[in-house]
Order: sequence, then structure tokens, then C-alpha cells
Amino acid sequence: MSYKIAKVIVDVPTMQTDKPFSYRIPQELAALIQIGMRVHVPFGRGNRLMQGVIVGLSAKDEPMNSGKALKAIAEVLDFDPVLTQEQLALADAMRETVFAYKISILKAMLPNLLNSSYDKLLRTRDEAIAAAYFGGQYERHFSSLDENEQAVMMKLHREGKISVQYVAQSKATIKTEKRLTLSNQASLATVVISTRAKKRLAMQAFLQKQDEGHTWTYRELVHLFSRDVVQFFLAQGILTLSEIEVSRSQDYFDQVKSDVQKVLNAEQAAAYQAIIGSADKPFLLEGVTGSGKTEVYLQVIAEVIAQGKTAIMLVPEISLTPLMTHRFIARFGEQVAIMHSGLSDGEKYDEWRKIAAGHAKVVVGARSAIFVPLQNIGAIIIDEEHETSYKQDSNPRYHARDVAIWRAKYHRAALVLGSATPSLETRARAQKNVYQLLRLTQRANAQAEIPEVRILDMRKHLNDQSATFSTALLDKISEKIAKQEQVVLMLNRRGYSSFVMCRDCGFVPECPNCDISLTLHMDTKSLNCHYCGHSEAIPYVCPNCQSQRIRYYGSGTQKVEEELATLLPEARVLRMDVDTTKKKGAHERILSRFGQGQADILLGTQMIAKGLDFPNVTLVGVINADTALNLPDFRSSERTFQLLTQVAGRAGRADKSGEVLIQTFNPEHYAIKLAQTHDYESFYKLEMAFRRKLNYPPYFYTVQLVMSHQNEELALKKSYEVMALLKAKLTAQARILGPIPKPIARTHNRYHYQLLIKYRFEDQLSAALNDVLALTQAPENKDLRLIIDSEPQNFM
DNA sequence: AGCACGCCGACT
DNA sequence: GTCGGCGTGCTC
Repeated sequence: MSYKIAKVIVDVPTMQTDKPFSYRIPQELAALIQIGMRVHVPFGRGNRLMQGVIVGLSAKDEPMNSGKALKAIAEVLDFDPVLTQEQLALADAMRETVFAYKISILKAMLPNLLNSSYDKLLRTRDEAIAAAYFGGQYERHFSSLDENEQAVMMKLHREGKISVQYVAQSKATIKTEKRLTLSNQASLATVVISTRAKKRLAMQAFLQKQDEGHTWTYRELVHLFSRDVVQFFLAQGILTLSEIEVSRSQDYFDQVKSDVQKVLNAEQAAAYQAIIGSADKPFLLEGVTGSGKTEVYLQVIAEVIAQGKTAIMLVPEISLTPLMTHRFIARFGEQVAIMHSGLSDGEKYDEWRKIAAGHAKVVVGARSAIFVPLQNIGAIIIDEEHETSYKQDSNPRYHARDVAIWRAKYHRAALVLGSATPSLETRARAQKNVYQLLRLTQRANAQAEIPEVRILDMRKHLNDQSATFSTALLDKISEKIAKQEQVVLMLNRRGYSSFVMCRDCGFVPECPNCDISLTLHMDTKSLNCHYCGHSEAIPYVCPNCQSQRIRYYGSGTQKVEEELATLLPEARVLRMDVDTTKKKGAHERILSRFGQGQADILLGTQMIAKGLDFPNVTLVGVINADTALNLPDFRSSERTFQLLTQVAGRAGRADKSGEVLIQTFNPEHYAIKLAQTHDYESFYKLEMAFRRKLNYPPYFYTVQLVMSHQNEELALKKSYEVMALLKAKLTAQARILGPIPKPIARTHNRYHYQLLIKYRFEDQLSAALNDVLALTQAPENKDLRLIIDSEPQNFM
């Protein structure tokens, strides 16, 4: 059977184009085309070429465009489908729950490089134009012209003097590596080298010991000797240069020693048996810090691979350090593919190709790795299941956990959600037996005791010299340093960022478009708005009081670092935050320096709470436990509890016992008190009671709607309209909160109002939300923007 | 998104 | 009279 019509979703993310369009399949392409391939199709009146994805094929040949002849597919971009049938089915399912356009969902499943960028290729036959604008050529890419020239081109096009062809540039490239081969060892001895050229002589001696045909990477030899010396032997014809295709991620397999399975304790073994035994329902693996969850994951994956299946392992982005990935590589070698945001687009593409080709059996990655095109999945594991980074906070607003549930069902794979402090939603499902609860209550390393946690009431420990440090914490730090032990200090970053402040009048520069202070960017020496990108110079004189004492406080951590330097001048401090870890590999460098004892104190934000394990750390200090508690978010207690519990687990993991000091202004708060005793189950019960009383998740589902408009009154007025529409459509049991202004009420010069729907059973919800969408599509609401976020994780 | 169609103001 | 401003609506 040959297909004549293809259903194509085009890359135009709007409500009106969010449906398949029918295209005729030309005879010559009929044999090539398959569902899941990318194509270029002429779209719109101008027939500009758009990228699209084939989601269906049909053998019917009657035109389906209300009488008009169908346009034909212009080009097929792939030799093999880039989206599997499973992924297309998943996209259909996501469409129902995630309010996003189909094309946005499909694009989220593909590596960026496959979303080609568009350019226009200009052609002319007019020699004068060719000489004037195209440098004597008859073709020129539109994007290579400057703005003025582009305007001229548009005019010439209107006059018919040049033709325009749309070209989609595939950004996908394949990386090569330079290699050097010892190809003429015989003449090595006869090469004339001055006795003063020590490096050349050294390399000559080195090469004489090697066999003919031995190959090194160019980098390797240059590193060993120097570029000039290598070039010398290359010029002498002793070495020859070649280039081979490499995967950009190859290098991380070097240096990793392979590793064998550890013996599981009774609890771990029971969990392992349960997980490999059945895939009827998802598992919640609730295990205290250090209980060896990772070893359970590793052995589950090993079993899955032994059965000829594959596995996905999700970890939060900030945990995805080499330290972590090495454990997987050490166990599974080159069967592992790593996907994280630190990779360049090219590297991600290489990993994706490796997975699509079936060369990877295990994928370790952050949120988006849940979409990888693995076949025959046997297990999906989500570590630190409670992390909010599993929910994407831009379109499509999916939760990796929900996608995982869908995929696990599709493949009949085991799904494991692991955490020391599960999200209430997940823990509640385990309560109701929707998930099977597995517990690990003992530390895998039996000698490592749970550290003692002390709470410091900052109201009683006020320190004359510092608002940040209580004397108790400072004394403890000095004590540890004197004993040559190490200290980790954590600053709860929420509520802090780098900013400029006048020390005389307290003036803080704010964004003219958004209600937020400008953040400092030392790399560009400017003040930038985190939301709208507004940028201005750093002031040297306070615009408010003309004082010259206007200084910057880097990130909160930078400010604390300065304070530490005056309070404890003898301490060597390493700072780890977004500023110091921006560069690739910086994260690891800081940690390895700390691990080698090059500093006494590691000062950082949330990121230090994750999985690090230094035997010499005997004190963990939390500088401000409560800044997150007062945020307008019903999950703030949960977040605080999770963070404190996690960071407390960082102390005393080996033979030395650890201490944890938590500074707070809310010492009586249950989230802090229960974190002190590592009592997740009590916290769960207490927090559930609050959620029940206030009708929040997990008792109720939530949907957040954010309306924004340049005009504040209109934003509010439209919000009320939306609310009225929802009220009319939904049952009386649904609660609608708001509209209230967002905590940052204005960004991009737009005012944001939010509504929160809390509901239990609303079969009309989807219809109601679609009505809201339709309302915002009306011409008079052109300037109104709407975001629909199902189960929002952040209310800021 | 981007492009054509269409309906109003400042020019030869 | 016409050129061109950008508001509106549609794209197989």
C-alpha cells in the first residue's frame, strides 16, 4: 500500500494551527516517508517552508482541504523517524493534561539541534545587484546581511529582482578529533635537533620508545610536550595527522574505574526483590539519607539490563555531577548515556543519536531525559522524587513524574520514586496503596551515626558584630577549624540575590519595567533584570543620596563570605553558588578542592545539600533556615523540611560524628523541629492535616491561571471575567482563589494576576479551561496573555 | 509566526 | 489620484 496523504503538525505554536494539516505525498517521496519523520512543508499564502512532524498517513487521495488541492511535502528531513510511535502517543496523552500546543510537546522530545533554524537564501540574476550586495556571487543568505541591507533586499524582492528560497539549516554536526600517528619511526634518529632544544630531544626520546603506528590524540601529545614541538615532528614527517569522528561525550568513560556490586543489607534486598518482582504499580522507596538507595537503583538497573531491557534514571539537575554519573559509568560502562543541561547542543545530539540507535541501555539525566527514545524500557527510576525541578516551569509545563508513570505503564516497566523526604502527593498515594511503599530506615554504613541537630534561636543569639552569624555558630566553626576538621555552611538562597545597595541610605536600584531589584552581573559589569533583560550600568554614586558608598553585595553567599573574612580571618573559605559554578566543570573543581582539604569552610546555597559526602566534614551550619518559610506558597513548610533534612544528612557520614546547627527565627515551627529529629513520618502526618484543613494538595488538585496585561486595570478586569467564566462552568465544589497579584506583580512592564482553582472531581474542567483559552483568543483580548499551569510547583 | 488583504492619511 | 501605514485573519 502506498500512502498519498500525510498529516503534519507544523512548527507554528498558536491555537489556530494546533492541529494536523494534510499534505500530498509526492510520488518520489512515497517510499521514504514514515510517521515520526520531520518534513519541510509550504505553509501559508507565502508558501514559506516550515518544519513539521508527520503524525499520520492516509491512503485516501481525495483532497481534504475543502475542495482545494492539497499542497505537497517539499522535503523529508530524516532517513529514519526521529519520534517513535510511543512518543507520538505520549504527546497525545500529554495534550489532555498539559495545556500546551502539540508542536511544543513534540519539540520537547527532540534534541534542540533537530529543531532547525530558518534562513532565507536570496538569489538574483542581476549582475549589478550581485556585485553590490552579494560580493559578486549570485546567492547570499539573508541572515548574513545587516539590517539596512535586509531592508534593501525586501524592497528588491518586491520589485521582483531577487528570488527568495526558504532554507532550514540543520544545526546538527558531527564532531571530529585530531589524531597523531607515529608513521616514520625509522627516520627519527636522523632528525637534526640542536642540543639546546631540550623539549624536542625529550620528545624524540619518547617517540623512540614507541612502536611504529602508535596513535595519540593531538591534545594528549600537545599536553605532554608542547604545540610547537609536536608541530616540529609533524613537519618532519615523523608523525601524521588524521581526523576521526567522535562522540562528544566519549571522554567521560576514561578514568572511571569499573566498580562491582555491593552487598545489600536486609532492607535493601527486600526493596530490590519487590521492585524486580512486579511492575503492577509504582514503588515509593522512602529511605533516610545514607540508606543506600543508589545501590538499590544500580542493582535494579543491572537486573533489567540482564533481561535485555533498558532503564531511565532521573536525578535533579544540580545532582547531576560527575561524582554522581561516575557511579553509573563505573557500573555499566559505555552502555550509559548522560543527558544534562551542561552539555552543549552538539553533545546532547550525540547522546540522543546513541540512544536512538539503541547503543545505550541506561540513560541518566535530568527532567527532559524522561522523553528519550529508549526501546523496551524495564525500569524508570526517579531519585529525589520530591524535587520541584522535575516540573518544567515553561511550556510545555509537564511533570517528569507524570510522564514517567505513563511510560512505565506503556512498557510495563518498574517505576521507582525514591526520596528521603517524599513529596506529600507521592507519600499520600503510597498511603492509599496506589504506590507500593518500600522503606529503608538504616544507614548502609552502620557506623555512621545520625548527626546531632541543634536549633539556634536567633532571637536569643543576637550577635553584636553580625546579623548573619550567632556567636554559638561562630564558636563552633572556630572549634572545628582548630581541630582541622571541615565545615559546610548553607545559605537558603530564596529571598537573596546579588544586588547593589547604598550603605548610607539603603537605596537599591530597581528595574523600570518590573517590580524587582536589579541583579548584578560582574562578567558584563552591568545591572540586569532577571525577568525582562533590562540592563544598565553599575552606579558609582547613589542616585538617591549622592553617596559614594554604594556597593554591591554579590549573591547572598558573597556577602556572607565577606562577613566570614572579617569575623574569622584565619578560615579558608570556598564559595559555591550560581556565580562561582557558571563555568563548565567549576562545580567539580570546587568540590575536589574542598575534598582535598584546601579549605576549611564550604559556603554555598541549596546545591551543597545534594549528595556530597566528605568524611572530614563534622559541622553543617544552616545560616537562615526560615527565609523560605514566609513565602506565599502552601508548600513552603514542605520545602523547608526537605531542605533541612537533606542538609543535616551531610554531616558525619564516616567515622567522625557530625553536628548540625540550624539558625532560625522560628524555632518552634514544626518543619524545623521535625527536621531536627529527622522525623519525616510525623511531618507527613502534621502537614497532611494542614493540607486537609485548607483544601490543598494532595487532598485537592490545583490549576493556576496567570493573566497578564500592560494595563493593570485591564489585567484585573480580565481576571474577573475569567473567574466568572470558570465559576459558571465548574461545580460548586471547586474553589477558586483570587484574582490576586503575583508576588512580583509587574514584569516586562506587564501586570500579572493569578487565579488558583482547587478541585477534586471536575469533569468539565478541561472544557472550562478551553473556554478560557478561547476567550483569550478573542480579538479584543489580543494583549492579554494567559498561562495555564496544572499542579503548579512555584507560586513566585 | 509571517504574509496578504484591506481600509485610512500624506504625498506627486 | 496613489503610495504605504499597520490592524485583522488565515494558513492543508
